[in-house]
Amino acid sequence: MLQISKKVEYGLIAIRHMALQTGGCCTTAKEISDRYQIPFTLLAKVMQSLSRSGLIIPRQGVYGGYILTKSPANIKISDVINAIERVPQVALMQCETETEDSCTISHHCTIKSPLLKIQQTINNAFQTMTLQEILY
Amino acid sequence: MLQISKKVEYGLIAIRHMALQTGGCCTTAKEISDRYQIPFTLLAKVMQSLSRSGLIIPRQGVYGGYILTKSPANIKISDVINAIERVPQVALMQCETETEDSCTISHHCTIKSPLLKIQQTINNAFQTMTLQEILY
DNA sequence: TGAAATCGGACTATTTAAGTCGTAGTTTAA
DNA sequence: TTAAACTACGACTTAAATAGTCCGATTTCA
Repeated sequence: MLQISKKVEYGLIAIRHMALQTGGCCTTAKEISDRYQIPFTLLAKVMQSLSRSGLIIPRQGVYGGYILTKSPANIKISDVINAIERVPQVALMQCETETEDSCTISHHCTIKSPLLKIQQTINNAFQTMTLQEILY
Repeated sequence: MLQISKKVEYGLIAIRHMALQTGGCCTTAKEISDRYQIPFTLLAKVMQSLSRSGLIIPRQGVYGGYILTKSPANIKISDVINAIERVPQVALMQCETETEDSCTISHHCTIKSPLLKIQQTINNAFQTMTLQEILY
């Protein structure tokens, strides 16, 4: 529990790698998977997620790859998480991800709102920290 | 991801419930499971975990139940989490829970230590917040 | 045209979470 | 002393999420 998934981990590694690239146009998924020993097909999926969210731009064909669209300082950790994870927001309590009446104990559960404080703290941490901070 | 598990949720509810009890000696698992519609057998397991960690004391037999050993202000959220979850500390990166050489990318992985900052923030949130804060 | 790249969906396997079941042990009151 | 009302504990099942694979298609460029 409370662990970052492999996909997010791979995504962070990939974007960090791209941010450190100086010359050249594109970074390929293969390049990253080789460098960090990440399963290629899985990384490819992650890259697709990052593309869909606009963090990177894909370029197909020979000499293709991916291009980082922002500077590391402008990419929040939460951007990467949200691009990859299925649950859009960083939800701490499961209640938060469901409709009110789908929670069978919603009328009993009295710990929701207080725990939101913790969630807020975590959300804040991910939204405050940028890729810049994990470069070196 | 980054969600508190049902077990921890149930544990928090249970301890909070006990803290709010004024009279009487013991609170039974059945009482709590009825009140909050929590599966009894599962809650019983959670209570056992809480017992083993010393947060509550079990009392068997008729009129048995559990007794809270500390005041809510002296119970940290992390106490409850650690009592219930298998991973002792709130680990953010999976690397942290494994030995160095079991991580196949440890010599490539360069994002570990920076992300520890986030983990520290989360740890801190759970260690700072007490049960007192979720009573009302 | 062919090699090298992404794209996307379906698929499988593994792991974790959630919940159940059965049996044993303890205490107390009638 | 026996039945009721509890906890204790491990094995088990089920459900869901994660991790990873596979394949056919598309794009690009030499």
